[in-house]
Amino acid sequence: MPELPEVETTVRGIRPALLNHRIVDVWLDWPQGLATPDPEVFQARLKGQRIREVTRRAKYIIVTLEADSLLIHLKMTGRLYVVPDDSQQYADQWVHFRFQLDNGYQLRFSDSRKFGRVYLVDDPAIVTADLGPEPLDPAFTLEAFQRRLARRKGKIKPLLLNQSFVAGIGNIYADEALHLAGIHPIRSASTLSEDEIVALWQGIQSVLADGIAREGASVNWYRKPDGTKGQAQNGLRAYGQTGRLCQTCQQAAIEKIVIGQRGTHFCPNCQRETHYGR
DNA sequence: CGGACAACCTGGCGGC
DNA sequence: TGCCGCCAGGTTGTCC
Repeated sequence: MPELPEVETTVRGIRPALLNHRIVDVWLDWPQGLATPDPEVFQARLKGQRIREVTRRAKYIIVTLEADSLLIHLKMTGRLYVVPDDSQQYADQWVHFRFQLDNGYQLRFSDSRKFGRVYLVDDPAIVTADLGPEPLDPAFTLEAFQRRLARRKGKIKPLLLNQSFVAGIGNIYADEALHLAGIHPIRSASTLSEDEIVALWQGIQSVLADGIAREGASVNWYRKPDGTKGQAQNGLRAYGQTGRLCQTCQQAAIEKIVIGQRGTHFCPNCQRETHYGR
């Protein structure tokens, strides 16, 4: 479930310990998690490189080195920890990568389901080329959102999960954004009114910003780099709230359906299937 | 382009 | 208590 807010929180958490330090050693026991290059090349190229910057693009963590970029995608159950190199804390059996730094700290990548992926490339665009706009970037204007939406005919929920449409939204924040905007997740993108598009554009930015402010949603697996939970799960109004009274209208219980093979939560009163305009 | 579905994995949980 | 089988969801790839 790491989505944009969880990945952003992770970046902020690991950045201070990493910045301007060198990677002096690399250990891994899950070569399949390494998308590119081969482990031997990976280790050889990483050793000695100084970390210039730690940033995020969509759900990718980008560690910019002197000559290369290290990209990490947490997928479903990935966690990054920064701990003293001899720490037994957060040395669980799911740690598959360890990056030893020159300051006595270790960056550990733990991933119980092994869906996560690590890339070492000379240009991060090799990995991020097909991603859509960053929803919290100033360039993500209402006009830009309207323009992208205009060409789409599919259901709005799967569209929000499409990373080439808008980058960084996952199942939790898609449900939250649609709930905030009062839009039924099964609605076709082409039927949204002007007002609904504005509400959705604002809703996306609002739920993501709130998620970051609360340091991510630890619905189950997600943890911050210090091992503690985020708090965004406490502010969710739709995701995981099945059967609970809607906090927005206090008129109906949140329902769960499946759209595009994804569990989808919504309020049948706030989010009407035949709610065109308002 | 869109929709359906399988694949990648394994912990957690409901049901019996 | 123990076992079985399903569910969870980010992303890619395949097929229609």
